[in-house]
Amino acid sequence: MANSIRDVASRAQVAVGTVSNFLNRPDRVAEATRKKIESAIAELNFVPNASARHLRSGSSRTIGLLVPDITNPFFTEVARGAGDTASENDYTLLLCNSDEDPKKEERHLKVLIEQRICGLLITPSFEGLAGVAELNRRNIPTTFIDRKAESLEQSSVSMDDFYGGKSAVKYLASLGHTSIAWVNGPLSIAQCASREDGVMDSAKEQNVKINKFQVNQMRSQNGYEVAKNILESNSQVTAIFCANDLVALGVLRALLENGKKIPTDYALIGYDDIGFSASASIPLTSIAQPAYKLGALAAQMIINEVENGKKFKHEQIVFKPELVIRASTQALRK
Amino acid sequence: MANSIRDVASRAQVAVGTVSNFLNRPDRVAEATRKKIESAIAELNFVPNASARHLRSGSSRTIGLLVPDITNPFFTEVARGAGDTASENDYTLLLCNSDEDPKKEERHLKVLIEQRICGLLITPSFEGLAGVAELNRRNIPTTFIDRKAESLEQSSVSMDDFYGGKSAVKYLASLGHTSIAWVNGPLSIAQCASREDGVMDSAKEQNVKINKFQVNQMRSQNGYEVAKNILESNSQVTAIFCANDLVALGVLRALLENGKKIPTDYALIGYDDIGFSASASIPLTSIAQPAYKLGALAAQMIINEVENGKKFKHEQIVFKPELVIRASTQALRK
DNA sequence: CTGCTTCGTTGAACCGATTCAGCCAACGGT
DNA sequence: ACCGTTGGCTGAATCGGTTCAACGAAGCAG
Repeated sequence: MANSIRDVASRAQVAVGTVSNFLNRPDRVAEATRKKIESAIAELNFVPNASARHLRSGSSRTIGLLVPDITNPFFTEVARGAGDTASENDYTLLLCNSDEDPKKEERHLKVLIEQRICGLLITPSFEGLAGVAELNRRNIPTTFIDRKAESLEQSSVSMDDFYGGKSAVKYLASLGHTSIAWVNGPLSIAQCASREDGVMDSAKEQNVKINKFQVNQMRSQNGYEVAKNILESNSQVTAIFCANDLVALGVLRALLENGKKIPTDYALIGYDDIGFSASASIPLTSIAQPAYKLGALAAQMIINEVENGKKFKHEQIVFKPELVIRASTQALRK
Repeated sequence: MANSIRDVASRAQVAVGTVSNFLNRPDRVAEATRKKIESAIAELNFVPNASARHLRSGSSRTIGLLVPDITNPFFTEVARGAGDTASENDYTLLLCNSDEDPKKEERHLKVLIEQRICGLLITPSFEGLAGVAELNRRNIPTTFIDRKAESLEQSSVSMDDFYGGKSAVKYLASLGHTSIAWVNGPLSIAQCASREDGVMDSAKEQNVKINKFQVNQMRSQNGYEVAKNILESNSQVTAIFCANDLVALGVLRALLENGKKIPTDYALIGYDDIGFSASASIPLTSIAQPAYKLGALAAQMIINEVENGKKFKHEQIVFKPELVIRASTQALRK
């Protein structure tokens, strides 16, 4: 049942080395031999054993992808992009979800080391993971996704969060809004901190007032809860900008329940432009991040690094997010 | 850098077999020896090589999970459940997404065979996949998720779709609705067909009229488009039941845009109870499926099968879905 | 005809674990 | 004192590929 390369060799009347050549460098083997081996493989239903291959060759052709929350559509898109690119290049993607739990994250990293992955893609949710340091020590290339690498020795594919925060506020200001509620996640998350910097920077430039609110987790339920605070704050707020779409959707629901009209009573902007935002009851204006592209490019970069070794130049690629205007925002009517 | 069991053995002054025993059957090795090996491992930063282990032992401790659409929250929950259970039992989950594309599906199956997975979890989206037959020929245990196995030789963890369809209609009837729009996906999908059977069965029982509508794909956009047909059909319809939540959310958006009130003008029910349904602008009544549990149980079953071999009894487990009532439905006011 | 490449092929050594027959105390029963 | 058992340890063989030095045959230049 489980046929080996030796079975193929004896059936095709050639040496094992020739079968191996057929598998890996078909151009090296003569036409006639090729045919014999092909039919032997077909008759025996032979499929090479990846473990054996990896063991001897040293390189595993397996890329690890470690994300903090697989239920977030942003990351499933990243995973799709990385997976497709890996497949196209005959790599295997090992997708791990840490559920934002440092323990799970470390455990997954250990497994990935055991699997001898040739490269890692990661959106680190915590500073200084022991596992990541371990990867470095073992010279396993690591690329950050959605988080800029501090070191030039490391690649990353990330978004310009400062720009994203800035452009949302700028856009709202252009609509005439002068008092904006800014609902952010924990500042310990690098992305949140940068977006806030962008928000404040633009606010100063545009002479707009910012009311800060915060959620502990960036989930819909948290947005729903914080909306009450916004309503009760009794301020002049006419626009709300949320640090991600899930939170914005929660806010949206709370506002509608309280009889508010969107976008007339409040303009609302989210961040990420996940699929559900376009088909929300009030389609959401959002700061779009090309998640699929992020994943695909990161995978491509790590593959290049794996295949070109030392020659490879590390890059820190930063995309600019894009404002997508939908029904949840409109010009302020006085 | 890449240390082997032999390095550990020589550093700890023991034989390689002893180190192997330490790793796999710690009880077989004496206290003193254990300590020597432990410190040698720590000093060398040794992590065993999974490929070598799998090659020799024959069993890979890797489970494949092949889903048709990773962007569907239902499947991410399944994946989370399966992944957690796999981790807890020291198995590795290899998650593959076929994007409902038979070619990708076959390609992934080939990779999974190369990896010599010890078991496969799959939600087959097509009949008679060559790859699945291949798995059988190789005696790799396969468990269906969300799809009942026809053969008693195979395990499955699925949902009672007939019951789900039936209970939605029954519930609507109990609210006083007598004319219901039923928006289904392609009948070639087994789940859709069963739900429709349940719907029709209950309709007969409750003496309710069903207007059938259909979408080609079960995505939000398709629901949005079909809603127009419902509105134009000019029927007595007072309730709408959709074959999944994504479609229902699309319908919801279209109705609201047309000035309809939910649940007063129309009662609306979805299927799956994905997270977004609870925080939709009108929280959606839905037929809940325990996706996480499905994945977790399926993983547990395949692990049992892998570990107990022939002794293992195949089971076809069928869960009953559960009606979750939210704001999108209410009793009909005449 | 000789010497030199090139092309295609060969098969033994090797990757890093597990497995298992076999060995050596130490211990206990008679 | 002798034998059987048990617990702990040893190390060579093995899994299924890849790698590579070596080799024979064919082609070709001088």
